[in-house]
Amino acid sequence: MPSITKRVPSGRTSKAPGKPTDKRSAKAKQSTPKAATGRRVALPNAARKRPRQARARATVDAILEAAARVLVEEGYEGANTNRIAEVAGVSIGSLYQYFPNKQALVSALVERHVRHIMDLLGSGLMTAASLPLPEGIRRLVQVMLDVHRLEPELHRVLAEQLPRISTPDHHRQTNTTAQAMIKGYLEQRRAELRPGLDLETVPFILVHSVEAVTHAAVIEQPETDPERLVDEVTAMIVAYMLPHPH
Amino acid sequence: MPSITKRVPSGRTSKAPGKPTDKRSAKAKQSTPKAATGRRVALPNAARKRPRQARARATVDAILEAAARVLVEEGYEGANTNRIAEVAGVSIGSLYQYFPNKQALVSALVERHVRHIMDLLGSGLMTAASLPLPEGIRRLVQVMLDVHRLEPELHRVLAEQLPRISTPDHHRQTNTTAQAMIKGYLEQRRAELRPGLDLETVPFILVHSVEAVTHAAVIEQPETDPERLVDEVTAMIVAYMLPHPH
DNA sequence: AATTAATATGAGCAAATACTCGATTTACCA
DNA sequence: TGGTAAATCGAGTATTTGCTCATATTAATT
Repeated sequence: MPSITKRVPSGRTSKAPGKPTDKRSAKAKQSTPKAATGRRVALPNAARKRPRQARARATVDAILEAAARVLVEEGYEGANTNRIAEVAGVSIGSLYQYFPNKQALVSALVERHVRHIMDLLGSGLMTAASLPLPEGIRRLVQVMLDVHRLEPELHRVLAEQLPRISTPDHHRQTNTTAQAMIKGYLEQRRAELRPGLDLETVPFILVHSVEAVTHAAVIEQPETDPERLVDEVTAMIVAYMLPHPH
Repeated sequence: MPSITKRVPSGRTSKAPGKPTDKRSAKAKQSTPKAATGRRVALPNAARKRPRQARARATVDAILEAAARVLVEEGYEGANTNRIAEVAGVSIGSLYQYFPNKQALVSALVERHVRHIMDLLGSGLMTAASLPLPEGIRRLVQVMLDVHRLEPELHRVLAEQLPRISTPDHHRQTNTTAQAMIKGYLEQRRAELRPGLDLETVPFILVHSVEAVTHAAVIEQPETDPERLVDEVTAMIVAYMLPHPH
């Protein structure tokens, strides 16, 4: 059978105008058992076609925007592509013009979100670099809290689905990058740290601890006093990393 | 008996504990447009019928066992009731004899798992109670790690889905219970703690930090040295909570 | 043995949903 | 102005999947 399922010639969106590689005999409803339509999956991620005109770019934006809204309002399972297209005010066909499948759409959303977070974290580290260590750490904790408070609902849904969507590799790498950034920061301040602190393990602990606490604070207990929480978490980290005044 | 079913508009489950309000004349394939079958949802959780004979109990066990396996192997979305029944070696009809719907099945699994965790945590606290504080804390961290290493894959899948399955209330309550246990433990040891420590915020931070770190350690970095991790996390908590030797 | 209750079966249905494709509209440019 | 490429449209389709129900089988009870 002509496996049209994963065409998208190597993702290359070259114009190749009159080159419809797939001929696909008209209809042939029964002949191709699992070919024609239904549930399948093309290349994940890679956009099928890149928008070249302004209005196309607007369409893509509208789709992403709508996807975020629907995802937040209906959850991942309740979010179907037809609905997303409807909310975006475009036809389902347009959606599939730019995203080869549902996963790719969500992936794009995740990438955008992660990029945003990493940017914040990066600039937070810049600020922290010029501060005394305790203040610097406080700044970083604050940044993490801000990250979560930015779009808490979207963050929650994406965070839940992230392990499933992105490849484990990609997920791990994002995490590793964050840890590497923290590690770099700590190495610069090594002189101020408690001697013997394990700079391999510490970033791992910090990233996950702070992420979890801020996440939970935003999701579960929005009424918690943010200042107090930041103070406490900072205190914990400082007590752990700085030399004990002994 | 009249089927205790209730159609649900979209994927979202209404928690309304509806009564068997619908009469539903038998069959009438066409007359009841959206009545007969398809996607619907009955009362969540509550088992439809309780097994009275030994073989029925065996069936229920087999179903739960199979559900866990399939959930781990295929993920939540890939796990469908027909497959679970097949793996369990029972018919789909039998499955629905004891679980009114898919959610109820997963809920049962979650409940079992949570009970298991709380038991471990409880007995861990018992042990910790008779130890000096630093050792006690180390013990608790170790217990959390053990919890995750028990059935890491199942834990991951359930943890991902938990916010969606159980009601937010139930989820929060489980968490609150854990925090209350920790709080009780700390209050007993108040004399040994740093004065001025906020016993409202600390359990929140501890539970989420330790949970996240141990979770990540098991899921993302199975090769990490567990001893070292437990040591570090313990050190962090101790440095935070005990009085600084100043 | 006969009757009843509990348990098990599985073919089949209705709804949901990801995705296609031929046709139409809009922008671009020589 | 006309030609062509880009963008849009949306009805239709193949699958999947949660779940029912009439019927069959096994165990408890009389």
